[in-house]
Amino acid sequence: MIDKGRILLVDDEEDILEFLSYNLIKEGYKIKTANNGKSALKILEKFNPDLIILDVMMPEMDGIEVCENIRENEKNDDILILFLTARSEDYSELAGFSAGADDYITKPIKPKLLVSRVNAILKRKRKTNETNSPICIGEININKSKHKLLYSGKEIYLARKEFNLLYLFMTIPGKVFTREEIITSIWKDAVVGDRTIDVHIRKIREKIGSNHIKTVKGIGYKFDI
Amino acid sequence: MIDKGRILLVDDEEDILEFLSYNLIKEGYKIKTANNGKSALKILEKFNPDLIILDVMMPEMDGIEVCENIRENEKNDDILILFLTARSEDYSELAGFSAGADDYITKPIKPKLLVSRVNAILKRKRKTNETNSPICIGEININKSKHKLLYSGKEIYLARKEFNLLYLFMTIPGKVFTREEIITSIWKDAVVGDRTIDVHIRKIREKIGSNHIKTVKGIGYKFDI
DNA sequence: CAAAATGTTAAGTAATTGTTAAATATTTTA
DNA sequence: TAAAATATTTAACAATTACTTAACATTTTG
Repeated sequence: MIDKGRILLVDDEEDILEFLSYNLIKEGYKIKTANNGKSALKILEKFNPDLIILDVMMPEMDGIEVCENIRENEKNDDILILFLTARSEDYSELAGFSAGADDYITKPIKPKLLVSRVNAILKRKRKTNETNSPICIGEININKSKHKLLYSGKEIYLARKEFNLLYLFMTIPGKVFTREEIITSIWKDAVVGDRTIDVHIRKIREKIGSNHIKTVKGIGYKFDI
Repeated sequence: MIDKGRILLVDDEEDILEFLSYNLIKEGYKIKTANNGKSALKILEKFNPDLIILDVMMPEMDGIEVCENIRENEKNDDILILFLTARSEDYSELAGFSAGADDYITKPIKPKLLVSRVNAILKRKRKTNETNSPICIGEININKSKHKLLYSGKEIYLARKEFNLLYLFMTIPGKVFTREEIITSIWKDAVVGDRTIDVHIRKIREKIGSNHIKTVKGIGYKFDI
C-alpha cells in the first residue's frame, strides 16, 4: 500500500491507542504510539511524523504542554498536531490552538469522523507541501521539501535560516521583501536584532555570489537572476 | 458591464477565433484577435491585454515562438499567457511552460472549461496585482512591489523618495499634486524644508528626462506622457 | 521690473546596510 | 550525556547611500 503518511499517537489509555491505531492502520497510515508526553517527544526525534494526535488529558505532562514543547523547536514547524479532547473540556480548544494545534477531535471518537478528519488534514498538508515545490530560476534550483539548493548543477549547503530566506525571495522573484515582511515570514514575529537579517544575507551571498540578492536601500531585499 | 479584463486571442483558424471570442465576450471580456504571431506582437503594443490565448500550432511563427518573443520584453512580465494545444502534442506542455506560459488548455475546447479557466487565471492575477499593481504609461513602466522602473525597456534605479514620488504622480496621470498633498503622502507630515521636493524632482528628471514631470507653477507637479 | 515660485548645486547630515568577530544556542557525534 | 561541531544572534564599527539644507540662479507672472 502507498505511504499515506506517518502518524504519532499519544494517549495514556492503552485502549484508545489501540482503537486509533486499528482505524488508521486500516487506512494505510504508518503509526507509532506513546503513552505519555515525554516518550512522545523522544519518538518524535526519530519517527518524523506528518501528524501527531495528542490527548489533552494526560497525567504528568498534558497535551497542551507537549504541544508547546513540540512547537518550540522550529524543526517541527511542518508537523501537524491534532488534539483529542473530551466534549466538556471546551477551554481546550482555545488553549490548544494557541499552543499551536491544527485541529481537534472530541471524544467519544467516531471512527469514520476520525478517519475523514485525518485524511482531510493530511491532504491539505500534501497540498501545501506541493506549493513548496522546487523553484528553478536561471541556474538556481531550490527545493524546499528536500532542503536542497543547486547552483549551476552543483549542490550548495545553506543553513536553515539562510535557506528559508533565499527560498522566500525566490517564491516571488523581483519582489522587494521589506524587513518587516521578512521578519514575520521567517522569524514569526520573534524579536531579533537589527543586523541579523544582514548577516544571513551576507552568508547567502558568500555562497551563491552577490549578484542574486539585491539590496534596495530603505526598503528591503529582492531576488534577481 | 464592468471591465473584467482584456484578452488577446491568437490563432490561425478563423473558426476558433470566433468561437473563443463569442464565449469570452459573453463573459464580459474585451477581446482582440490576431491570426498570426506577427500581428499579435503588433497588436500587443497598443492593446495592453491582461491575458493572451495562444495557439501552439500555427504556420510561420508557432505559439512557443510568439510566447518567447513576448517574454523577451520585460514590459510584458505581467501579461498572462495561456496555450491552446491539441491533446496529442504532449510535449507542448513542457515547452510552453519553459517558454513562459502560465497555463494551457487542450483542444477540443469545451466552452465551460475555457471560461472557468480564464476566469480563474485572471482572478488570480487581479489578486496578486491588487496591492501594488504595476503602472504602465507610454514608455514608462513602474512596479512598486518590485521597486522597479523601466524606461523604454531598460531599468533605471530610483532612490526611495524619488521612487515614491514618481509612483505617486503616476497613480493619477495628469492630476496636479500640490506640495501639501505630496508632503502628507510621502513625508507623512514630517517637516521638511522648502526646496526638498524640488531637489527630488530634479533627480527624477535627471534620470527619466524632464518631459514627464511637469511643474504647474503656484500649484504643484503632475505626470504627463 | 519686482515679487514669488521654482531650479540647481554642492556640501553636510542622517539613515541604512555591510562586515567582523565573538557570544549564545542548537544540533550532532562519539 | 558530554564534547564537538554548526548555526544563529549580537554588538561594535565601517562603508555606503539617501536625504536635506542653504545659498544662489533662473524662470514665471502680474
